[in-house]
Amino acid sequence: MTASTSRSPARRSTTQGKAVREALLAQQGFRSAQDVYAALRADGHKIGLSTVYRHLQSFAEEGTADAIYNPDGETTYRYCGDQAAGRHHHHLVCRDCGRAEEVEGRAVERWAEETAEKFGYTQVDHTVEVFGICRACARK
Amino acid sequence: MTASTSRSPARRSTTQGKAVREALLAQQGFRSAQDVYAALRADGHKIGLSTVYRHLQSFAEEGTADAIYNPDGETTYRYCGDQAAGRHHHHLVCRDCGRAEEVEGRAVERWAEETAEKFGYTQVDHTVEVFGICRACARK
DNA sequence: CTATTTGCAAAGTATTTGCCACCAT
DNA sequence: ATGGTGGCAAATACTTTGCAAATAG
Repeated sequence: MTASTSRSPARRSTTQGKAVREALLAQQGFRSAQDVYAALRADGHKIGLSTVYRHLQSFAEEGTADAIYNPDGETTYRYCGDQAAGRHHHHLVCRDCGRAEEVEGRAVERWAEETAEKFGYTQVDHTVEVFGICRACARK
Repeated sequence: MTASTSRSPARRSTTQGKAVREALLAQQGFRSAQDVYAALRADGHKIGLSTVYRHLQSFAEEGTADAIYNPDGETTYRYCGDQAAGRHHHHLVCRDCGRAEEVEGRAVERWAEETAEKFGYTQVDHTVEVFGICRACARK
C-alpha cells in the first residue's frame, strides 16, 4: 500500500513563503487563501494570489497546516504549531472570530474505529470539527 | 435557540422533484448535484441542472437530506430515510463506492460537548464523518 | 386562472494551470 | 549558471441567478 505518498521535494525557503506562514500564524484561526492574500496585500506585501495558494497547499501537504472545507466551498487553512505538526488532532473553532483550539479526542478515535469495524469497513479515516462561540465573542 | 430556521414555503410536488429524490435514493451514498444530474439524463429524464441544484438544496434545508462538502469542492447530498430525517446522526462513508451507513455516536456527542465546555465555548455544533473502504469494495 | 417551478444561458466564485521572468544556491 | 519559485492572466469547475415558458393546484 503506497508507502511513499507522492513526496514533494520540500519547498525552498523564500520571502513569500515566510510571509504566507506569518500571515497564517498572525491569524488565530482558519483562513481562506483569499483572506490571507488580502491581508498580505493590505500589509503592503508584493505577492500573487496563486503564490499564496501554492504555499498553503504545501503547508497542508507537509502537515504544517490543517485544511478544512467550509460550507461556502472555500478551503480554509490553519497553521499548526510545529509541535502539533503531523500529530493527529482536531479543532474547536469559534464560529464568530475564527480562533481555533487544538484538541485531542481519544474517545473519538476509538469510537470511529469501533464503528467502522462494526460495519466491516477498513482503512478508516475521519474528520471531526467542533464549532462554537468562544468566551470572548460570547461577551460581545 | 432558533426554533424557526428561515422557513421556506414547502415546495410544490412535481415530476422533477420526485425524479431527483428517486435518483438520490437509488444511489446508496453521497452524490454531487452533477452526479445526480448526469444519472437522470442518462436515464432519459428531461431535466435541467439548476433544477437539480434547487431540489437538492431544498432537501438539505428541510432536513430530508444531508450535505457534506468534499475536498474537491463539491457539495454532496445523501437522502436520509424519512425516519432519520432531522434526527442527529453521522455517516460512515465508503471512499470507493460512496455507500454510506447512518451511525449514531453518543460517545462523540458527549466528547464534543465536554471539550467545548472545557474551553468555555458555547452554542456548540459539530461535524463528524468517518471514511473507509466497505467490505464489498475491499474484496475487489 | 395564478403562483410556483422549470430550463436555458449568462454570470459569479474559488481554484488551478501555462508560461516566462526572476532569485537563491 | 540553473532549476525551483513568483506573478499574471487565461482556463476550469461548480454553483447561482435572471427571465420567459410550462405546469400544478
